[in-house]
Amino acid sequence: MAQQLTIKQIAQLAGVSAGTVDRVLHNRGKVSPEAMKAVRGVLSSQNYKYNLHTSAVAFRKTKKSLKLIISIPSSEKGEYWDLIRTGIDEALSEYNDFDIESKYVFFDQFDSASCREAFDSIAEASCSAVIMATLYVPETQDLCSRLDKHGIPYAFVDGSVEGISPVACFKADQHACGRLLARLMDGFTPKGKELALLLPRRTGTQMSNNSASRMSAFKEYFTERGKVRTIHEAQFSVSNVEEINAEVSGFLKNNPLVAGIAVVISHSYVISDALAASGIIGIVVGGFDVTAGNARCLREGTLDFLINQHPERQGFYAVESILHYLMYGASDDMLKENLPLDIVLRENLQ
Amino acid sequence: MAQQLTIKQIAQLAGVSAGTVDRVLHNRGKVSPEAMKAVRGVLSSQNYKYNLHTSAVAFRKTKKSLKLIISIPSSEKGEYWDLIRTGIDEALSEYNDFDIESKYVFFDQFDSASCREAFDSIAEASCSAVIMATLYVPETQDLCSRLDKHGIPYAFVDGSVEGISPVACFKADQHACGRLLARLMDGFTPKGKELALLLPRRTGTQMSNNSASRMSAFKEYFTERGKVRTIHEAQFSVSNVEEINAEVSGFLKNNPLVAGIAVVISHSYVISDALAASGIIGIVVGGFDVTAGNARCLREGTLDFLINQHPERQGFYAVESILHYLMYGASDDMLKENLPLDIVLRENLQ
DNA sequence: CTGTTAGCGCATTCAC
DNA sequence: GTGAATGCGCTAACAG
Repeated sequence: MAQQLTIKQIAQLAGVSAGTVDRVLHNRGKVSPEAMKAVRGVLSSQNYKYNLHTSAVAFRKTKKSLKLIISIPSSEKGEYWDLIRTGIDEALSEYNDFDIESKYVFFDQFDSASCREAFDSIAEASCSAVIMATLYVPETQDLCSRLDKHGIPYAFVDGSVEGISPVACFKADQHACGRLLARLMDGFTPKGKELALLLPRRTGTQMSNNSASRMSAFKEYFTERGKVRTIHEAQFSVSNVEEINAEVSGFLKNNPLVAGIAVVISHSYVISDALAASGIIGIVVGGFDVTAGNARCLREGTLDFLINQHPERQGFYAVESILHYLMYGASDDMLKENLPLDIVLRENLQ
Repeated sequence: MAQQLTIKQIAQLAGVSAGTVDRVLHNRGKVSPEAMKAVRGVLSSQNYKYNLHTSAVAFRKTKKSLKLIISIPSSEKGEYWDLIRTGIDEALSEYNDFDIESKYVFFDQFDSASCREAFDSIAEASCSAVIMATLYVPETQDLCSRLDKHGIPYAFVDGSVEGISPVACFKADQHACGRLLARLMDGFTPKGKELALLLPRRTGTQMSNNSASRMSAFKEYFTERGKVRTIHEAQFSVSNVEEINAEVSGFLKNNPLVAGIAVVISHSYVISDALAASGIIGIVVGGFDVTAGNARCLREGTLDFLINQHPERQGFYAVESILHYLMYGASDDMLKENLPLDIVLRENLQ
């Protein structure tokens, strides 16, 4: 372990003062070409790594409190967006020595008008940075361009939008999600049986980007293998229990060869509960994310597997990256990342 | 986000000086009962959280370089113990602002004498802390009691030993490992087929703790379900390729109903390669950890699934915890932990 | 036993 | 354009 150099030592080696080195490091201007060259030279030859801890301490002196606005869908406790929120709050608490003022602006994930309203209010507010969900593409595009005008940086969680470059973006690879779902369904159900691919029925709005990607990847998996499976696509209500029960049991009555149900969103527990309510057993059910409801069904044995997109980490990293950006400017590495996917069964839950 | 209090502010509220607050916080003695009570009172009412960043900065002043000795099995690049090592090195580099001097003492994982020799040399060396593997129980017990005598703290990776309380211990729950292996094998192979449970043939030494736990948990899973599967236990060589190929193909010839092979150590790629060499396909193979060889077989499709024990994290957390202990003394939370298990298929590799 | 003080590495004035 | 000086919150050594 090579001993770390300090700014002061770099300065000495370059024949300048610490202040100048700092100016070079953070390119905050006004450095003569010669000084610049000298410092750069030492820097590259000595692989300097500055000390984040100290830096954070020194920053406190300036007492500039950061204002962070977070706009994501509201959510019941333990549901998907609440997990993202949990991760955000954890990061906020871990970095509480930079005093950060945070404000949530929630919207209804099934209502684009509510999203637009939320985003409009943000565009007017004054803040240091924004973290947002990208469920609605035009709304996101609009907000981002307005933030760009004000020079306010923003980060995405759970998704991205073609053509926009946020400072940070943490999400799961939706194509990989769909293929993994297909692989697990294929492995856990007997050959020759059929599969169902379920998505929620939405009111008014178009299908979410994420669901669409997962579905096409799911089907692609089997197409590549010569369509060895019959896939039934169906929609279901996420809210009305009576309706769900009827839909699910009706569907299985009409399609008796179905041995597995893949749910493309995080509400798979709804299906598990419907099956249990109708006394149907032996159907493999799989879905996404370790929400409270899904974890319960996994434990109860009515749900077979989950694909974890790590919503908490998405939230955590988004905050971390935005902070990093605000303090130290752009850094090339790992500000945009597809998080790894985990498979969760009853046996490795927690 | 409540604004953070500083030690100085706490001191003011308690009517004492910052130095006294520091003494209370780290109970480094010599504080009058009254002062103690006053500070404790303020502390609990104001939920003070001291600033780790600043603390780290201040520590540098003392220039006491920490000496860390790490004793684990040597390992080829990309193998299990090398992954643990990777995690250790990452932590060492992340915490390089505390200047830490580290030294590895490797031993042969298949030779207890080599372990004893390594541990003996450590017991004589002077250092601040030790991180070690617990493969050999008597050797570990011996070393720990000698370290205890010198007051040198130590941490375990990959396992634990009954009756010893290290400062930190990061490992996977071996019982859960075995059950998960069983669950996956059961799910991925057709009902009615048989399974094989393979362990490495060791020379001289007893079976490792971890392997034994996994095997019994594996069998327990099926026993609970009324022995719905026939399980064949078998040993295999890990080094001699000719021998392995003969063993594996011979075994399958004698047991034609076997549809899945579960390997209880991280060398499952050896089995996959043997199957491929013999042109045998259609057998489900599962094992442990994303080593270089296993990852290759997963990609090639000759290995079906892996259970990831997160060796890198084990190493990382061990270093982190030991450092935390050395700087701030014992802390109750999360110094001993069973890491979560992940399931890795070709579709979610990396 | 306790308060005071110096200094960790860095960011940021403020003179020159 | 640049260097010197100040202080962030905290630790540790020292004087009382």
